[in-house]
Amino acid sequence: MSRKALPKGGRTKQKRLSPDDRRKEFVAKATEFFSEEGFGGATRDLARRLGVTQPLLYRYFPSKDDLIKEVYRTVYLEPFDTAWDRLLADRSRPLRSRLKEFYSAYTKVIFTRKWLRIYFYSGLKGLDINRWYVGMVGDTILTRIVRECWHEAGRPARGKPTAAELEMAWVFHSGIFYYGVRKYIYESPVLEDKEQMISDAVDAFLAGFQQVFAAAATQRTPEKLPV
Amino acid sequence: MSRKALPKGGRTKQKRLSPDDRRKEFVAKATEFFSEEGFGGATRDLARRLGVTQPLLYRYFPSKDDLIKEVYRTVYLEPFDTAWDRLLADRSRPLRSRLKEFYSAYTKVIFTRKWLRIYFYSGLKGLDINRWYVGMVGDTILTRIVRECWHEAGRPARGKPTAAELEMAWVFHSGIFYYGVRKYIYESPVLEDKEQMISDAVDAFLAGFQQVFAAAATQRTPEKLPV
DNA sequence: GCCCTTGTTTATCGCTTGATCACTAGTTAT
DNA sequence: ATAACTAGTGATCAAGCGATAAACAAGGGC
Repeated sequence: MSRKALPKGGRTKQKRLSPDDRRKEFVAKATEFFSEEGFGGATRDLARRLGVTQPLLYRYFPSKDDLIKEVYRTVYLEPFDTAWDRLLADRSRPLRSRLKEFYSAYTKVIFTRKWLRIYFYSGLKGLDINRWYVGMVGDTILTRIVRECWHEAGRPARGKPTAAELEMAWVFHSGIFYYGVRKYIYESPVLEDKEQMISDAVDAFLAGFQQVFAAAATQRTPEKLPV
Repeated sequence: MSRKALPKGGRTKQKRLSPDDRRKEFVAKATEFFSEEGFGGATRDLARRLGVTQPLLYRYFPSKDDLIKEVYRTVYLEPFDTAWDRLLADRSRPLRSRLKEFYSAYTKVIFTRKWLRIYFYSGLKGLDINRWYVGMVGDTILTRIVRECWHEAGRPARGKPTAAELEMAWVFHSGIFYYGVRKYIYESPVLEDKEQMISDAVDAFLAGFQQVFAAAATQRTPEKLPV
């Protein structure tokens, strides 16, 4: 695919973008479109939104499904930031502070109507990419968080978190995640101050995690805590 | 292909139900159907699943949308149990125990593939019924939980929970809720023992809530806790 | 100027959809 | 039996869908 060099002159007219950029433009608009209409949205409507005719889409994408696949790619892969794991693992700072900063950044990326809706549409479609995403969150972010909790509690780093520990991190993570769902999908009133929500959730999680796992020390029998 | 009438003798077949029952049967199967296919599912496919022809649906429901509305009704209204609020408010038992029992019962109802999928399909469609449901959870269940937390902490019952308190209950509630989403929508591996997940989540919530609100006593400035 | 390549539209095909109507089969009442 | 009523079907319509092919428009290099 030879990308043609852009014309030298200051072309302010947006006509005739490079094929690659035009394609990207299509995918970007398609993401917006499908996030509103669902993947059942008609290609004709999408084309109208793009200001072109419907058959043109088929010059850039072999089929509607291929277009949708590219939409997934840009939604799921693009925003993912590898710096996040470094942030969470940076033991020169207190874990509480790391967690707050991480969730502040993470939610800045995924708390958009577009992202969340695409996420659920693909989830309901039963796509592998969704399971992949969930697995990835568990294996990287949450595993890291549990590990840092161990370290904070002065316990030696074992291999992998137990299922119960990971589940607790999931409950915490999901609680924050669902704030975005309530706000951007249900458009239901939420605490306006997102940062405070995160701050409170992190504080509660750290206290709760310690209560449930650290306090009960090395071994823990279910229902051991005071009823 | 006309189906020949079966011989009358030994008719165990359930043909000719009462019109009302037949209608209910249709709605029940339609709920299953739409929960899998989404509301874009074709009426012909639904009819095939019912073992009847497609035009027959229109004898029972004026339009597809009307059928869908009835599906909502049975999904959202039927399972709701008013005894839940009494359970949460029963101060003869420790709050910890009440919460665990409530979430055990609540999740027993909504943690099904059918319920959760219909819930999200309607949520993405932007239906009022979904906002109503979210509002109802906040106004009854979560408000009640916060109030009981006050009482448990020995604080006088004020009027309505603050937005921050309610938000914290939401994060807790959503964390549990999302366990079901991960399990039944994403079909991703979760902690097998649901009761332990609930137990841990409740323990963590109670510890966390106290930490964030009770410990900080009457007034609380954001970011006051040790960073 | 010309041609060749690429971007875009017009027209259309084949199929599926929700919905309607005229008709048949099955049950009940007389 | 037979009339009357209702449950259910077959055929079909108009609209909308994804996709294709052929015609048309617009550069860019020579």
